[in-house]
Amino acid sequence: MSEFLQGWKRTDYCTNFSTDDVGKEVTLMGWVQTRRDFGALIFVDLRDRTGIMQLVFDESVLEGDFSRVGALRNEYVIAVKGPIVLRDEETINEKLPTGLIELRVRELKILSRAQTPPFEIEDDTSVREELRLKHRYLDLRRPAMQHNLLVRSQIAAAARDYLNKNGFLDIETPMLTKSTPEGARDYLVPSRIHQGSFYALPQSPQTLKQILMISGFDRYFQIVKCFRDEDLRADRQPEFTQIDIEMSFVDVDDVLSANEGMIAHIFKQVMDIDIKLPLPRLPYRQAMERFGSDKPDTRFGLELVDVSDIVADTGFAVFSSVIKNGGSVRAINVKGAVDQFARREIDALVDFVKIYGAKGMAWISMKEDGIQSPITKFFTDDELSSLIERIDAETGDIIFFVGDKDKIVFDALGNLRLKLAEKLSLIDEGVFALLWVVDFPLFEYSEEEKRYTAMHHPFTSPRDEDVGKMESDPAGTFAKAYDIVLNGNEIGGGSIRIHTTELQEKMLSALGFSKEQAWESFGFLLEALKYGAPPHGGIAFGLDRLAMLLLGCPSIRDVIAFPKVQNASCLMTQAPSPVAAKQLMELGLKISE
RNA sequence: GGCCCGGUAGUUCAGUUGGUUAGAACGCUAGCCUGUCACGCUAGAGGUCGAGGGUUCGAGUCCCUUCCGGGUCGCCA
Repeated sequence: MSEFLQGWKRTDYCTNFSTDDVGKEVTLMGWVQTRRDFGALIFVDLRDRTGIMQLVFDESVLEGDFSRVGALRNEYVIAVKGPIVLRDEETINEKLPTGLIELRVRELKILSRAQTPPFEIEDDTSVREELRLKHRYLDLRRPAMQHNLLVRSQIAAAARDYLNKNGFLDIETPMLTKSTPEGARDYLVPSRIHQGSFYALPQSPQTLKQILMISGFDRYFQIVKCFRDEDLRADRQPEFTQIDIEMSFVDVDDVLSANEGMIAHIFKQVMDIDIKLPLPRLPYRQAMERFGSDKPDTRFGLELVDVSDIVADTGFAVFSSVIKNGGSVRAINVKGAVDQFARREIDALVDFVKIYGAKGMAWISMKEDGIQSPITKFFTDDELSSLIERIDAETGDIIFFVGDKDKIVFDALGNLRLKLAEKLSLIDEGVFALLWVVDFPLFEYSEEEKRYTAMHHPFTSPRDEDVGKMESDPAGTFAKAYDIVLNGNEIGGGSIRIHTTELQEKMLSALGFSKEQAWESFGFLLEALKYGAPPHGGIAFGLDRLAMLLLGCPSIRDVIAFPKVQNASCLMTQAPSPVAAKQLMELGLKISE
C-alpha cells in the first residue's frame, strides 16, 4: 500500500548535497529512476527535477521489511531517510554531480506505486511524439523537457524583471472579449445569457492595451495567452503566449530602444550572452531585396541580386515578358559550389521554388571547362558579360535565377536561400543574429478580398509624411511598424498606433469599412480615442518562439507544457470534445448534421 | 483544401523480388547475486504488421480507401 508523509519533510533536492554534507541525516523524496539489485544490497537512483542521488539499501541497515526494496519499480515515488556517506574511491561515479556521495537508507516510505511507463524516462529515447504527447506527464519528467520549461520560466522572469524595473505595470485584460473582423479567425465562446451572441478569445490584447494608454497607465505589460484559429506549424500553436507591451508619449525609436533593452536583458540573464545594442535596423524594402524575406536570417550571405535591367531586352522571352509586366528577375550566386549541384539536385531545387509559385528557375554553372546553362544562348556577349559582372560570377560558382512578380521572386528566392544555406551548412548555430525590420508598408493588397488589408493591423499609424497618401496611394504608404527578427524568425512585432478618432476612421475607411461598420466593430476604441489619447505604441514578443530559439528546439511544442497537435487537438485531454445536449440547449446551440 | 514523409512486440528499429513459424536491442516478468551505476547471469512472456477493402495459390511487402502523427503551401490583421 502507499504510505503517507506523516510529518516527513524533504531536506533538499537530490543534487543539492556535496561531500560537505557527509554524515548529515537527510530526507529525500522523488522518483525511482533505476534499481540495481544484488539481493541483500540494492542501489536505487532517485530522481527529482534537479537530477539523481544514488541510494544504497543494505539489508543490515534498513529498518523494516527489506523485501519492499526489491519490490520497487521504475517511477515509484519514494521518501528515504538516512545519512549522506562518502563513496569508496573505486565506486565513485564521475558522470553524476553527486557521484562522490550516496545516501545510506535507514528508512523507506513508498509514497506511490507506478505502472510500467509506456516509454523510458530518459533523454536519449527517440519516442514518437504522438506517444509523448498522449502521456505528456511522463514526457515532461525527462530532464530535457524539465530544462526547456525551466529556461522558459527564466525568460519570462527576466522579462518581468526588466519591465518591473522600468516602470511597466502588469495589467490583465479579459479572455472573454469582442470578436474582431480583420486578422485571424477568432475562437468563439457562446454566451448563455445572450443567446446567439459570442465572446471571442483574444487574438491579442491590442485594443485593450491601447485603451489602458488612454487611461493613463503610460507603461503596460502582460505575459498573456493569445488565440488564433488558424492552421498549425512547427512554430505556430492556436494558443500561444505573448510578452505584450505598450508605452505612451513615444515614437518608433523609443519603443525600439526600450525593447531591445529587454531582449538584451533576457539574453544576459538566461544565456549569459551580451547583445550589442543598438540592434541593426533594416528597412522592409531592403530586407526583401537583399534577402527575399521580411524576416531575414543574416547569419549567412547568399544575398539576392536584381538583374532585371540587364535581362529586360534579351532574347529570353520568359525574362523579358516578366519585366514588361512589372515583375523582376533576381539571382542568387552560390560561390564556389558548382560541383555540389548535380543536375538531379538542380531539378529538385526547381521543384522547390515552384512550391512558392515560381513557374521555373534558370541557372548558370560556371564550370572549369566553360559555362553551362539553359539560358545563356539567348544572351548577346555584351548582355552575358554585364550579367556576369553584376552577379560577380567566377569559375566555380553556380547562379540561380527566378523571374516573376516581385512577391513570387522574393518568396521563391528567399526560401531557396534558406534551403541552400542548410544544404551547404552555411549557418553557424552558435550565433544569435538579432535585427529590427522597419518601415513596413501600411497596406498590402489582398487578391482574395480584392481590397487593401492592413499589413500589421488596422490600428497601425502611417508615417507622419504618408498620412495624406492613405487613400490616394495606399501601396506607397508606409507604417510606423517594426518587427524584431532572430535568426530568420519573427520573434516580435509592433507599431506606433493611431491615437485620434479621425485618423482611425480614415484608416478603417481605407480598409473598406463603412462608417457604420467601423463603429459597430471598433466603436469602443473610436469613442475612447475622443477623450484625450496620448501618442502611444508598443510591441508583442512571442514567448514560445523566443524560448524555442534560445533552446535550439526544432518545434514550439518542445517549450510548451501541453501543446496541441497539427489538427489543433490535445492528445492527452482529447480536447476538443463533444458536449452534453443539455449544455448546448442552455446555450441555444444546435449542431447541424 | 493541396503537396510530401511516416505508422511492424511496451519502446526504438530490421524485415531482400510477394514465399516456411515476423526478428534484434532496450524495457517487462520470475529466479540468483553485498559495490553497482548501460550491473551481471538464467529462464520467460509479449505482435489485429494503424484500420478496412482489393489483387494473388500466397500480402508486413503490391493497389485503393480511410484513421493517426509530422513537415509544408494556402491561411496566420
